[in-house]
Amino acid sequence: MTTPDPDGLLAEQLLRLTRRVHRIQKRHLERHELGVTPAQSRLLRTLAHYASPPRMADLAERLEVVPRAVTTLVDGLEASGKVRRVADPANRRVTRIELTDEGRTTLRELRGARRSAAEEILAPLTEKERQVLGVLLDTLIERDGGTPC
Amino acid sequence: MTTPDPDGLLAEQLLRLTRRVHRIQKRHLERHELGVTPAQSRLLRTLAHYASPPRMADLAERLEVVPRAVTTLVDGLEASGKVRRVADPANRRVTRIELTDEGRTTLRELRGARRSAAEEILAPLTEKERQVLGVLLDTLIERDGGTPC
DNA sequence: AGCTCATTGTTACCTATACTCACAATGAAC
DNA sequence: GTTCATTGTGAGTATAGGTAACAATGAGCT
Repeated sequence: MTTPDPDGLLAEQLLRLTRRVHRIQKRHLERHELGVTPAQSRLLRTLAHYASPPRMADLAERLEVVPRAVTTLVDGLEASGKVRRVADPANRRVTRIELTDEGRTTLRELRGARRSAAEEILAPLTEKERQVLGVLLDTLIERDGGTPC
Repeated sequence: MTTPDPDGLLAEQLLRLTRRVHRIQKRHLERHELGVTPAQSRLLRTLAHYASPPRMADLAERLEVVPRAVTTLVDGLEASGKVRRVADPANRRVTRIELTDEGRTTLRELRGARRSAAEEILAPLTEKERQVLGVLLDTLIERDGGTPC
C-alpha cells in the first residue's frame, strides 16, 4: 500500500522476462535442429513423466491448456513420428499417447538444448539465487485450484 | 551439479507462470471492457513514459519487438482512437505516436485492471517475498545487451 | 430394452502476438 | 547526383491458444 506500483511492475517484469525466455528457447531448439517447437518439446517432456501412456485429457490438464490445443500438438508430433496415438481397449472414447523410440531419442537430445537455454537465461544468478527464485515461482504456481472470482 | 535438473525446471516454472499471467491479465482486461489487448495495454503504458511523442522505432526498441510489430499495435490503438500518428515535420520518414485524450482516460482505467490482475497473481506472496522476486527478475532482465553467441 | 446425460477427442474457425522479407519514401554522404 | 542508410509498412508465415459444435461412446436410470 505504501509502495508506488510494485504489483503491476512485477507482472510487467515477468512478462518481459518470458518474452526473452521464449526467444532464447526457440533459438536453442532451432540450433539443435530437432524439428520440434517449444510447445511440442514441453509435451514430450510431460509425456516422459507418466508411467503409462496418458489420455489426451490428462495431458491437457497437466499442460494447463484446453484439450483442443493438445490435439494440435500431438498432430505435429505424430506426423514427425515422435509420438503415437493408441486406442484404449477399455474405453473406446479415449486415445492414449505413447512416446515412440524416435520420440525418446529426441527427448534425450532435447536435454542439451534445454540446458544451454536455461544456462543462458539464468547466467546472471548465483546458485543460491536460483534456488530462491525457484521457491518463489513454485509458491506462485502451486495455488492453482481456487481462483477467487 | 549436485541437483538433478534445476535449470530446465526454472525455465519451465517461468513459462508456466507466464501462461497464467497472460490468462489472468486477459481476463481482467476483458472484465473492465476497455477494448484493448494485453500488448496494446503495454504499448499505452510505455507511451506514457515519454515526455514527447516517440517514434515507432523508439517504441519497438523499448518494447523489445521488431518495428513491424509496433505497426500492428498502433493500427489497433489508432482505430479505437486511443493514439494518434503524427508526422514529424523535421524528418518526414518518422511517425510519432501521441496519446489522445481517450487514450489517457483508458490508461487511467487500465490501472484498476492491472492492479487487480497483479493482486490475483501475487496473492500467495508476502510483501517481502514480492520485493525479493522483483530484485531477482530485475537481475535477469537487466543484462540484455550482450548475448554470448 | 430405451432414453437421457456426461465424457472424449476432434473438425472448423478465430484471435493475439510476433517474425521475415521486400519495398517505397526519405534523408545523408560523398 | 548517385549511392547508401533509415524509417515505417504491406504481404505472408508461424506459434500458441481459445470457442463452439459435434460424433462417438459410455453410464445411469426407469
